[in-house]
Amino acid sequence: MATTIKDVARLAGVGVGTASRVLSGKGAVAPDTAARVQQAIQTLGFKPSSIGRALSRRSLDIVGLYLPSYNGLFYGPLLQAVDQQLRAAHRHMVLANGCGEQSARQQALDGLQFLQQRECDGLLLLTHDLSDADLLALQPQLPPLAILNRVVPGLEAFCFGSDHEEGGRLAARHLLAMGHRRIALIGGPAFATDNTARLRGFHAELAEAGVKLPPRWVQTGDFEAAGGAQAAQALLAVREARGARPFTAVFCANDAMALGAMGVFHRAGLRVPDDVSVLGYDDDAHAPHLCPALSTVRIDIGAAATAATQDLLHRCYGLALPPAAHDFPPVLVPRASVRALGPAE
Amino acid sequence: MATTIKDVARLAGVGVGTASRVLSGKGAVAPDTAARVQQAIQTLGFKPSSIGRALSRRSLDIVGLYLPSYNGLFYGPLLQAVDQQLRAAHRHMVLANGCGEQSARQQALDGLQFLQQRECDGLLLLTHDLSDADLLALQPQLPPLAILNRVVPGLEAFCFGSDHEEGGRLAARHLLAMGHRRIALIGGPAFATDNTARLRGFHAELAEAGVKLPPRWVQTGDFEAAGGAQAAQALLAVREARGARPFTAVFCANDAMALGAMGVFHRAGLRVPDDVSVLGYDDDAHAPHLCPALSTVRIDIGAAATAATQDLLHRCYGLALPPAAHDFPPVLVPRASVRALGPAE
DNA sequence: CTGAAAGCGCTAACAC
DNA sequence: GTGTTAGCGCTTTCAG
Repeated sequence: MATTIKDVARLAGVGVGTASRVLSGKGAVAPDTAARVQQAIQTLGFKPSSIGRALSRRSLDIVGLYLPSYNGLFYGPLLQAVDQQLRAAHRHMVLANGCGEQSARQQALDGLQFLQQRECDGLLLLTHDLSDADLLALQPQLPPLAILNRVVPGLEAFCFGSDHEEGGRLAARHLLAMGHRRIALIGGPAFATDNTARLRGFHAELAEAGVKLPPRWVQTGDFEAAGGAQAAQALLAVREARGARPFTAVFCANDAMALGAMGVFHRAGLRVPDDVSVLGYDDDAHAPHLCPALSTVRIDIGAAATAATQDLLHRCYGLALPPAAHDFPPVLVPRASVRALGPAE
Repeated sequence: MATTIKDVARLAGVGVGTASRVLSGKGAVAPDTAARVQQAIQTLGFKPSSIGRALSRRSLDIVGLYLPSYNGLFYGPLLQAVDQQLRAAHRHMVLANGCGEQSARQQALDGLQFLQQRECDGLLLLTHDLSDADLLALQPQLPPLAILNRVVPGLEAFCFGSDHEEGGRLAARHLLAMGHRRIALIGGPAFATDNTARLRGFHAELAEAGVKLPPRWVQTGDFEAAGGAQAAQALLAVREARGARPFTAVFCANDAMALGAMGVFHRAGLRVPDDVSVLGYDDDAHAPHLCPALSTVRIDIGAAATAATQDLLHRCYGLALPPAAHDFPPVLVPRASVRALGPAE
């Protein structure tokens, strides 16, 4: 049996209350009494049990983080930010992701429930497999919530992320500004609200400029390199099948898919950006290092995660943190993968 | 106040003991009594408190995972594997990584201590900032441990990963087989034992073939794309500064650095593999999609993590899992970034 | 098969 | 300032 606070109290010749007081540092204790207790703690090698503490304080000081997956470069900065904030506040992160055989929605529900069973004081949630209605229904029975990378109507106060519609517009504007009119698109999963917002903005901006994407130039990927490659393959097929003038640029709904697409273009003998321009989204850690360096729209998910975590810390524990921003505007990062078209092209 | 097992017992008209028995499913309970209790649970919406349970069973059913960082594509499959195994066993993962201002070693120590305070039943540990001696000293005072991606002498039974020395040999053999003799190297951090093992094997195999790397062709990176790019830049400088025949290949100690290196080669006008061959290590998710597709040495970190987790589950909870393998041999994956040299080259 | 009761390790309220 | 005590929600004896 591990040593308990009772052992400490006994050895120090004080009551458990006093021992507890010196442990937590609150409540006045006479200096030499405190010293005796510290001494006892030392010699016994006593470590307070977080379970015992949790039971009487009714909090484990942990917050849950739900992520749909761990694939790609997107989640690294997010985990980093959350971990850092939590550690600084002496809180811990327990993690769950979607797994199992059922539908994505069911997985997300299961993951949340799993986290909830763990007595998390708060929940950080990044998912697109739950509808706005799901979230609205769930929220009252969940601990304090922070939602990342999407805006749920009615839950705006708990949402942290970027305006992806604006991000999509930025992308379109850049392509337009570089002279592109015949544009292909590799979108992300249809259910992902950040993706749909992105595409909505992209299409809207294009439409305002009088540009429309023919359906055969629109493909859907899975936000991963392999999916991007597959979509690019499909694009290549229609590009070659037709006599019509081919697209000059493709917008990919994230950088991983752009990387995959650039790979297949390369292997098909198409040069980027000479033959096709490629525009990505996210500005992940690899983007500046690709061949060519990837033009993209930067999303600062780390900053959003930091803000979300701080806000959650504030709501869960009353920690006095500076009020957090909710919106982290996307910014266009032009690099080498989108080229300016000549007037004749 | 949330509803407790007492409420359930009262409503069902039974004792708390009985209610507890139907909750846990062990201990015989008359069918109709059980039904009454279930009924009460339903109507009350009762969720057992994991803290209460933890206190009396002295286990929170969580295992800790320490990671040095979340950067890159390496940790995704690992997190995925651990999460999946744990969830299947109804256990949870609490996560910590190195953070703070102090030395990497201190960060790792802090992270471990943080995890330990959380009453983890077991610890999964991936770090190169702690020496073998550190680990040997720590192990007795830590909960059951599984060490990933390195072999600590004396702790072999708890280590899961790949033989990186063999991986390094594989890399060298491939380059040699493709006719390369003038070879450059971008190594990982000197303190990373997996890196040093890799380089040891690489150098040994080369030496056996009578090939030596001139020091100016050896650079050190940080396992990230940016570091690889920087190292490649340095390589380029010496390559161009000398009249001597340049290296024909460079081995990068991981794929992220290979990606960074390929980027700078590309921008310097060097074609891969026509002008320089590049060989990576890890076989991360992006490797097959790079331009050109990256030849590399595959490390199945996911499999190692799965084995480590299962073994830990077994040791912590006596769960009867199939005995886990400890060694996951690296395999060479030739793709397009290393070309065969002609006899004259 | 079931109820009562004794903890598990800690905090907090309350006397002294 | 300090000791005592009463829980926190659950599991687990131990009688019955």
